[in-house]
Amino acid sequence: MSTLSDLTPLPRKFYARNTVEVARELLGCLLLRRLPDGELLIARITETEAYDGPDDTACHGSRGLTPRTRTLFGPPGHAYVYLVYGMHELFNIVTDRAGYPAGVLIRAVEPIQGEARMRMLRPVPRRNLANGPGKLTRALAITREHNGLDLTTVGAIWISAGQAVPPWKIQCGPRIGIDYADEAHRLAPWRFWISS
DNA sequence: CTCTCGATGTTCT
DNA sequence: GAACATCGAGAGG
Repeated sequence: MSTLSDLTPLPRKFYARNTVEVARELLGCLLLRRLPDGELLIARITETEAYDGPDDTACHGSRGLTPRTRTLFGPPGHAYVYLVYGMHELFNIVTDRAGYPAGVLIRAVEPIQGEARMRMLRPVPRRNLANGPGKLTRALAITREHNGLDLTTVGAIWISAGQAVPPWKIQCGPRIGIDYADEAHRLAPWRFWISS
């Protein structure tokens, strides 16, 4: 049958473990977005990055609990959305356990359903529609209003399992845009993507 | 294709 | 006041 047959949210248990593991397994999963007018947008996750706790100098949580990072310190399975560079909203999923700041940044998705609407929200050619962390939030109308949202229940945003990705199609490498981090964390291969 | 650079506003020092 | 988990335009190859 259709790959869209099961749109059930992934359970909290899925997120409540090591964030690197979760980042890898989120590849191929579906990101679902129910717009205020009822339209359902569906996108397949194709690139992720793991941020792992207080000792990871690339992780926002490494500088302590602040108003911005409050949700990152909270229980897993919630959305952590924040603004960077004064104009881009970035969508993350909180992982591991409460009190331990860890999460997965969703860096790229590809449209599965509702592409026409996505291209109204972000009018560019398909190949550039959602292939970046600031692009996909625009195409899916995800904003800081969604910060803290529980992703394990059906609502404005949730994640479902999608179709498994063969291990040989999964690549990994250093994370992007974290030159400020210590060398070990700059080089850690915690970025994952599906090879095309 | 590559590289460089400016935009923009929130957060933390 | 500096830095920032980015993007797109413009110049050059």
